[in-house]
Amino acid sequence: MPESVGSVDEGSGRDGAETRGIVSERLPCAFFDRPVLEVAHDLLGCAFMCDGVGGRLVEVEAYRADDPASHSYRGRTARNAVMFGPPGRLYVYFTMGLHFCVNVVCEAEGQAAAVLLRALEPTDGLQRMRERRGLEDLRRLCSGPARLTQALAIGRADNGLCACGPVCDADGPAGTGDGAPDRAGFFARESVEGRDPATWSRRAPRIVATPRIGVTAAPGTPWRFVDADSRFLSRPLPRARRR
DNA sequence: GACTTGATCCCG
DNA sequence: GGGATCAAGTCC
Repeated sequence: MPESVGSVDEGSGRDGAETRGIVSERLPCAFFDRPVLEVAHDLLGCAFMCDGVGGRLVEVEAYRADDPASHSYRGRTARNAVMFGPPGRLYVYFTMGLHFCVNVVCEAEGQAAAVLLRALEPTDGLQRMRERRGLEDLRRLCSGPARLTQALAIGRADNGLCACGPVCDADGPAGTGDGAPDRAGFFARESVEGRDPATWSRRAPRIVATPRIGVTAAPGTPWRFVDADSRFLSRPLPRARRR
């Protein structure tokens, strides 16, 4: 048991202070308005939070419009329209008949690039995640793109929402304007006020690039980025890549 | 290897 | 318009 997580506040009672601290740390839209490979790289180690539940990103993949594996490769459709919108919005898609996956749109509007969030190290709202996943095992809570969305309760309604800070009024199609703006997921630097240091890996990630998982169109393109030392990856690194 | 549903493709 | 295909996954 190298990492203690037993003392974590399970998400109740401290939402006020925690939310204020995190909001001030939200990554701005400009963070995502850069080449998608850079953004993917830089997102590792950042927090991704949704309604007080989330953790530290340890695995992401980059997708570009000139990339046969990207949903945007064959042009704009109703499904992928959000990818063609401004950077910093969440692109949520439904796949395999039962799962949702979440991306954040990158680069200038119209470029249709995005970063898929594949795994995070759970740090906040552990009890809610366990209930949603029907699972105790911390390690399998968010270690996979569809596991992550289930744990954070991300679905169709989140598609198109702005994840930028400071809190953005320009919500996407699902934004009603009268809902709770913090319901949308958002990103933050790792130094978040009020975070329990016992559950947060403050070290800088050791980033390794590998081929993306499950893509058939562009096998071999090394646009999956992981924190090589994380125990929370969707798949362990090949032996040769570990050190 | 099965599961399960919706978007997209291809034919007509 | 309609049927076939297959998908950036997860679980047993």
